[in-house]
Amino acid sequence: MYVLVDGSSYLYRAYHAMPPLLSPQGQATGAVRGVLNMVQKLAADFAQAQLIIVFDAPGPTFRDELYAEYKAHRPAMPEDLRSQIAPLDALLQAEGYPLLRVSGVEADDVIATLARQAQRAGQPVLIATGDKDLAQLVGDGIELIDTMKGVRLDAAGVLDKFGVPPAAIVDYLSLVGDSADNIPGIPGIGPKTAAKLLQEFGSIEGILAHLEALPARHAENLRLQRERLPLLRQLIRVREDVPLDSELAALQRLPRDIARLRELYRELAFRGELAKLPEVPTDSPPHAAPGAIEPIAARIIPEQQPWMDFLPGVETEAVLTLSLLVDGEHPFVRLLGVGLASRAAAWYLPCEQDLYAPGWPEPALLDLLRELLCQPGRRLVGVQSKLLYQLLMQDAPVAALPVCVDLELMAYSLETRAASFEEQLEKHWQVQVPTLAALLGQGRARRSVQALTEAERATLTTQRAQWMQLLYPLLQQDLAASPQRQALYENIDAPLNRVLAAVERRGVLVDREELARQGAELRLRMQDVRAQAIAAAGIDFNLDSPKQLAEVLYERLQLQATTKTAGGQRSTAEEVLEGLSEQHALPRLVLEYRMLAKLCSTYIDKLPQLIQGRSGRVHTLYNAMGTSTGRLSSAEPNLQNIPIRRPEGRRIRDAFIAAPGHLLIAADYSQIELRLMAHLSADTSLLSAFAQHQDVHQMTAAEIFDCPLEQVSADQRRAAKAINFGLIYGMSAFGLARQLGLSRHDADAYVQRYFERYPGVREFMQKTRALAREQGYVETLWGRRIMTPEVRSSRPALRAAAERAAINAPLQGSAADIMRQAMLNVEARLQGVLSSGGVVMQVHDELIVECPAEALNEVREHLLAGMQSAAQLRVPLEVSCGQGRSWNQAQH
DNA sequence: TGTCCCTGCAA
DNA sequence: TATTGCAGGGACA
Repeated sequence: MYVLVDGSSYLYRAYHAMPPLLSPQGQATGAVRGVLNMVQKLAADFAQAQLIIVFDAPGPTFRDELYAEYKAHRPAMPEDLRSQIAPLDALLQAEGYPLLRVSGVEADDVIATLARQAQRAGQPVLIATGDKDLAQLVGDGIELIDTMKGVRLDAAGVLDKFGVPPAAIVDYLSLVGDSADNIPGIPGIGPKTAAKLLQEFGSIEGILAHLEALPARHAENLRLQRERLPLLRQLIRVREDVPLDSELAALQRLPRDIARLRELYRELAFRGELAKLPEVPTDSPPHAAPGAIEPIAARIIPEQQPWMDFLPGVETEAVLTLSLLVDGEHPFVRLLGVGLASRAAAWYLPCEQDLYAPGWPEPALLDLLRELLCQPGRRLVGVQSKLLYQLLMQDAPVAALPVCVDLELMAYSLETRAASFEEQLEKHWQVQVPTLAALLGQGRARRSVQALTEAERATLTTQRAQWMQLLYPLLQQDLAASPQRQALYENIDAPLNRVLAAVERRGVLVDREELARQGAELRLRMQDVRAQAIAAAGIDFNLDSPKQLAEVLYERLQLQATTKTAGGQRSTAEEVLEGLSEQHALPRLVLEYRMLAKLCSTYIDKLPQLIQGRSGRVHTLYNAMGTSTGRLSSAEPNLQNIPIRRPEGRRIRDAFIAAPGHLLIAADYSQIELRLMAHLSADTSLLSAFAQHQDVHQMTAAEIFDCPLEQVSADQRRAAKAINFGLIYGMSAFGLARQLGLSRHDADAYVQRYFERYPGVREFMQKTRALAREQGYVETLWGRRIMTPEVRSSRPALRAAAERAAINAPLQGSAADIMRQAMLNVEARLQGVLSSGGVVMQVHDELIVECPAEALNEVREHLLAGMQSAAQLRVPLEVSCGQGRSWNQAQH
């Protein structure tokens, strides 16, 4: 993607918009600062794009030759603006941006030429300008953006703003004229009339052909001026064929010249910018493509203590990067070595350490890492910081550990998109860093980690650590340019990773015998149901195979298929079988069989295998970078999808228990996403429903069905609940109809009725859609950014899906932010209060805490307070909770 | 062995 | 033609 900046238009606007700032030497700097801010914002907002800045060249242009009066009335450039051009040029060049000026034409013409080149190359273009003339280029991948107003214009936006499509903009401006450029249009025809005429007749030619249909004064003026129209068009139409010295592809951003920037920022007295410059001007600035690092030979430190003696000079290094070499499948992970690097040196520390070992047989490594970490001013930088914490902490409290820098987490806080260390190097420098997987090979030739020589281990880990030395400053810069994301990383995401390390390490106690009992019972029942199903089918087949089942249902039994799957197969999904169960006994039996099989294979058989022998507990993995909204995800096992809806499934929660003498407390936010809908939309009715502590679904039903609250029937409440949930997902009336089994017509009526009663909600949804389209992202309450590139797709289905996700993201994501904050609050509050236990599970809007029975009341207070105080909304944030020996009991 | 498809569990 | 996830088994290369 290209971002083409109309530097001249911004220069003028900045000059007028900014206060008249002066440097200590008396140099005016307001316009410089204004343009710089705007350019940096664009560079940050479109980090992936190539940014090119174009200025007007001094001297006359072809327009002056065409029309002597062109810009004739414009006063000469004020001296205190003219004097800012040279420093601005120098600054932008030192920042590395490509700058263009072509004499004889204006910036607009250069931009148009570049835009068409990019378009032919299939690249999207964003033109940053304050002028309206370039609206004529919009369409097919070209859009305008006005950074000062924060507005983005695509073809529909142009039509919306001017009343004519981009193709008619030249005619439109020809009729209207441009007083800024001293181009008089047709007298008596302003924007309104011009748009109306062009809508009706398409073009100036069309209008001229129908002069008799126009009001007399318009027709008269057009007749008098018709000779001038070709000239007007020539002046207004931008040239798209300006000869340029450089190829578009050659206009790349160069590395920042730190030394020169330091000089310039000092001269201009831009102290904030000065402070943000990297401390030491490096020879290979981060944006330069390093191509390959010069590997520093790793010193392999013998496995003996004290290791610190082997790391000369390490105490003066502010940034130490570190790469772990681990072996084994979760949760049986062992640490085999640590690669360390500073800018100038690299070390490898061999070791052998189980993650869940009861003690720490190698105090030397632990002590070393702690010592390295704890030196004041020291930053320990790496990836997989959660694992590092776990190795370091053993059973020490969270607060005893300093926060490490995690390069992958930084990237996630910036974009809410997981970007592995490897992907980031590839993205920034097109380099492929050696990985453990690559070193081991795959398939039959795959070696075990144990088979690697010590030299291989050392090279692998230290090379990675050296690349981290390069990546870190780059991510720091990106975060510094994005203060809200920086705050998110530093205040929420980074410290939370430390908490997650503790929660994972703590694990949760699972009752093996309870699961065994349930398993035996369910398996008997499953055999019985299977036999009945085979009998009903009249043929033996694999009940687990959707393909075979479809054949039996639709061919052998001749039931009528209603739906097909995405892959074109005849569906045997639950919903379909439910429908078929009236025609035949088999579908009902298959449903029951499937329920039992699911419970056995996914939960009852799987959970015991994941109990760690040493702790006797299940240590799930919480991934804080696994979703596009900021939620956590959980794996091995996924503890966030333990059944609850049906009694057979719910019993599995009987197997999640507290240690002897302990209890579980489960606390969940009530309706948090709907509350956020109320907060973000500020809809009066929704706000008041929550303010009155009403049953919000019942209240919605009363509104939609226009009846008193107490007369709402169960069915009406169910329908209202479906609508409320549907709203959170950006649902259509069609989707609602399907969900509730209604006709499309009735569902339409419900939705319409809903929006009549909750107009603020409709407005919120429309605003969110528009915002996603304009910005390319939406934000949560606390500024987490979710990118939504596909809302601009030309494929309607893709676009609609992206719009639904864009509506859902601020709600789901803000709830996730609140939960993250809550976990930090709760962990901090329980620190010191608890002798054992703590948070053991998180299920999106629910926290489960294990605590000694005698501490129950105190812990419950802290848990509720920590959750409730995580955010201040326009509605109360309610938390409900229960407790018991098992998760099932604790669930109220 | 790896990958895709279909299915189904949760908030 | 409802959002976000994880995971099992079958089918096939």
